[in-house]
Amino acid sequence: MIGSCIIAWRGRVMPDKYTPQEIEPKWQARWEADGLYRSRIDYSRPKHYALTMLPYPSGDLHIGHWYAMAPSDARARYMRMRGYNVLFPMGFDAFGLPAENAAIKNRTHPKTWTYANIERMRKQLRSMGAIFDWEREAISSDPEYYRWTQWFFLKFYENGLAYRQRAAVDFCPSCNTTLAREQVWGEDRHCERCGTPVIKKELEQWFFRITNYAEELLQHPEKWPEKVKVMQTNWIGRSEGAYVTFHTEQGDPLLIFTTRPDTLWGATFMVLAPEHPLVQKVTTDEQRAAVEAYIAQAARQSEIDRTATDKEKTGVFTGGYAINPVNQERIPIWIADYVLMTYGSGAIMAVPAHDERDFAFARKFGLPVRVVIQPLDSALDGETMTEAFVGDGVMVNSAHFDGTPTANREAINRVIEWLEAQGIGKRAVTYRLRDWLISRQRYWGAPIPMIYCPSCGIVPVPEDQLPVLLPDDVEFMPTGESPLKYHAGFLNTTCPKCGGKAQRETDTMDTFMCSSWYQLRYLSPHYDKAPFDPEEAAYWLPVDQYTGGIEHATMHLMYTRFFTKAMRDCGIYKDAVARRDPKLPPIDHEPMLALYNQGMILGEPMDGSYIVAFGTWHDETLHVRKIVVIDEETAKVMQQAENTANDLISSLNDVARALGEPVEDSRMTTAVGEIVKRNDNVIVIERFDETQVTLEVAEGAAIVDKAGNAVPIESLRYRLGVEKMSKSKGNVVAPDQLVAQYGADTVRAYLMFAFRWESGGPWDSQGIQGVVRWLNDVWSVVLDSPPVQGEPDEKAIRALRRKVHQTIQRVGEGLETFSFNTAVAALMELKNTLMSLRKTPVCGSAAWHEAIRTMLLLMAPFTPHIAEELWERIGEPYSIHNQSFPVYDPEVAKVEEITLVVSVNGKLRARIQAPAGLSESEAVALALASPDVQKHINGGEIKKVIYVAERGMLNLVI
RNA sequence: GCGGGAGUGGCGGAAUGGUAUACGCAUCAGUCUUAAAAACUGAGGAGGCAACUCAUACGGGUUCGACUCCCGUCUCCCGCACCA
Repeated sequence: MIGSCIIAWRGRVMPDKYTPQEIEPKWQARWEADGLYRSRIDYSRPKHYALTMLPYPSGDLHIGHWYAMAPSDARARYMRMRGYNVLFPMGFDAFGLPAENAAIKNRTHPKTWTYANIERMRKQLRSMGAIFDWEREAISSDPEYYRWTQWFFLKFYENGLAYRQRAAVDFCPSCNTTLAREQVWGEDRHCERCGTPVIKKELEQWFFRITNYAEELLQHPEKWPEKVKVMQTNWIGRSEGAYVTFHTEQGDPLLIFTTRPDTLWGATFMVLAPEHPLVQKVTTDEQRAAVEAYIAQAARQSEIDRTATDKEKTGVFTGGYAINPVNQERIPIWIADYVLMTYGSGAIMAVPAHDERDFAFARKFGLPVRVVIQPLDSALDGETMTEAFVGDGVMVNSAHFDGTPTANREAINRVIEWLEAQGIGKRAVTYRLRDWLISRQRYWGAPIPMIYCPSCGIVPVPEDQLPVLLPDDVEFMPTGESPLKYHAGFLNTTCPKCGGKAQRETDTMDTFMCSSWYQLRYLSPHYDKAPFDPEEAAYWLPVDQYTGGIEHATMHLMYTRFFTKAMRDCGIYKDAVARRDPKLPPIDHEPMLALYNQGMILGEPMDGSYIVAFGTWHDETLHVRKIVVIDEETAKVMQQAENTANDLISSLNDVARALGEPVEDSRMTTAVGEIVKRNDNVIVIERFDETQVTLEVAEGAAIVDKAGNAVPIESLRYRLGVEKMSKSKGNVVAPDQLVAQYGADTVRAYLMFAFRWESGGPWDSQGIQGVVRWLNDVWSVVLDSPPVQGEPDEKAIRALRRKVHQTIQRVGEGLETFSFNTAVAALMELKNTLMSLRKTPVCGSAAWHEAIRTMLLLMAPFTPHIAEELWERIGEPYSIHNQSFPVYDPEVAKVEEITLVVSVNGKLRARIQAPAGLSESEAVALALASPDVQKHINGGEIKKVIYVAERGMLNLVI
């Protein structure tokens, strides 16, 4: 046993070394056995529900998981020590595509794959030493979980929040499924999961009416990051304006939406989306061919890469005309793909003088531009203007509205009132937000609990028949097509209404549905009367602090807010609300009161391999027969040798030339440098002068290391910058390995210390040494600081206590504000102070012991194992994690001696040690006594004195 | 184009309008060692022998005093992108 390995050292007994590999599993087992972190309802204590976004069980715990969870755990632990009853649960978002893709690839069932991964990750998560309450673990692919996911679908259906509709939807050809609008990202409209550009498909799919909540979703909880609020607000895209009814010449009403009703008199043409239902009717025979061609091309274009084309406007005249209801003017109707069928009414009035898009269109097709808003400082002319005028001015050419100012929406409001009075238009608000498409054509998800009956139509599965179980005996097709479609046992059923033969819906639900309510399932993961136990919900909800990545801003974080509001309207919170003190914040408005987004850990930049290549030149490429992998130093030396050799050859050639001898063609046959790029057998190296050389490695070329052993070409590393971690780049950091090497406490602390949590950044494998040293020092300063003989002086004692209390304050503030890095820095400083006092009489005093005790308490949230171990070793009762967080005493923390900082005319001139609490005149007297200050005052008259007593800052103005 | 965020040593990063560069990494020097590593001690923004001067992306401003507040410019990152 290493613990007994105590050696004599300078006549004293030296304690054993810090071995996290031993103490960490020991304490984890003890905490587990004691149920130390079980969280139970306790109305005598305030509750704190801390939550971190649940992981997908992809296989192994990633350093990113640690980065997200360890600091959250530290904060949850801090809240616990502050006296809160803390719930910090963990679970798995276990449905989803990777499991199914793995099934296809490895011929393992998604269920087998998923649950094996969960088993492994659970173990890895436990090694973190977090306060997760595993009794509350929830796994979204368990039937006892997805039964309720399906139940929510039924409730939403009953309440008119779920509907089935045929629509042109986004489809990922690689994932072989439809996607919600939120899950299509970027300019090239790619799939959020796999990056493949999506295509449009006309399909019948299930949607949730998230748009019903557009307005409410704009009201964000206060303690959410501004960034997320802004992203969601943009995503929802509210615009105010009016619907106005135009008519076609044939008399059909033609509804448009505009945010600028004050420009109605400037409409010189109309534009319909190519898919608009009136297009066929207004198109004249002469124009029909052109219109058909354009529609066909637009449809094709939306399937190809729409954004690859520049923003040049395209469109076609239909031949038809519309009547503007405000002035009875007859204006042409065009179609163009810049008008989207999915926004507003799929038709616009075009006011080229005051809208950039309409302006571009009008100029391209020679349509008239009529100014109806004149700016106050200049006069616009529709013929000559070069861009649309969108600023404020006064209305002109607009009948009795002429002269109305547009500022402060006055013109808009007055025109809308008039439109409403005339019955031609109506004030309206539109949103960019679309309903949430939740159908997925894949197997590994919760089946949508719906039945299609030839005689009764769409029939919901009765509640008592839930869950609709996923069949286990399925064949996976290499195409990714859902096997549910071909599984007779699943597919064929009887209609719950008429008892006749019917078929099940074979689509499953978007996995974002599972994660929209998991914070509720954690409360009672095995409760079977409802999705959650109302007793638990009444106490624990809502989540007090949520943490996770920003990438979910417009997906998960919108969906779960929608879910909460929809659940409220379906009455699902009723029982819980009834049990709750109405004076407490509501539990059914917002799921998470506060949110914090941590950043991401990126890959560590790496040098490429240094090599020397031998070969012959063919044009600009060196054809290589042999490569030797060398180190950087050797490479430098070799490059110099190579340069010297080249110089020598060149000099010899000069001599040859001078003598009139024939010059040998000097072909370089070696190249030395760092690999910066590698693509199969083509390698680019960079020499030390930063010139690059392209090498082509011949078939069968020898690649050897310095010792002459053959190495595969794949082992040649290329230079890597700061990039996202990925297996293919070889820059992934494995937390398991780090924990084995350094211990969980060190990994936890390093992740908290090395980055600003909100920013993240590239991994630095060297930096962890700082934390290793810190914990070793702590170990030694706690266990190996024998009392020094002698009376400690009062001043030194006060100084130590002051440092301790300043540290309490800094660590507490750091944890409050997610500034984990500064909190750890403060703890390191306290350690440094203690180390420097080790050989002074302070060591061993009561203040010393108090300092040690306090330091361990402050460390407990960050490094729970070493804190517990040392706590025990200094004879304190188990467990440190049941202690209160130290309270900082401002009186003790107050400085008694200051450095009086004296500036003359704002420039720092002297630092003078002085007692705290100097009066202004004392401070000035002290300053004037200083030769440094005297020199700068130089006999001048002091015009003004600024003295900041609490900072010890004096500024003399002369 | 619109919106949001950020620019501080070689690097990660600290700084309620009041001592810029805490804490740590790396570096350099010294101690120990046959040697190296580890560990320990110390140095360190730049320029200058020094007194000092100049430094928080750049240019202005407010102030006794600005990394911090205001105005303008540049660069980088992120989100949205024909949304009428």
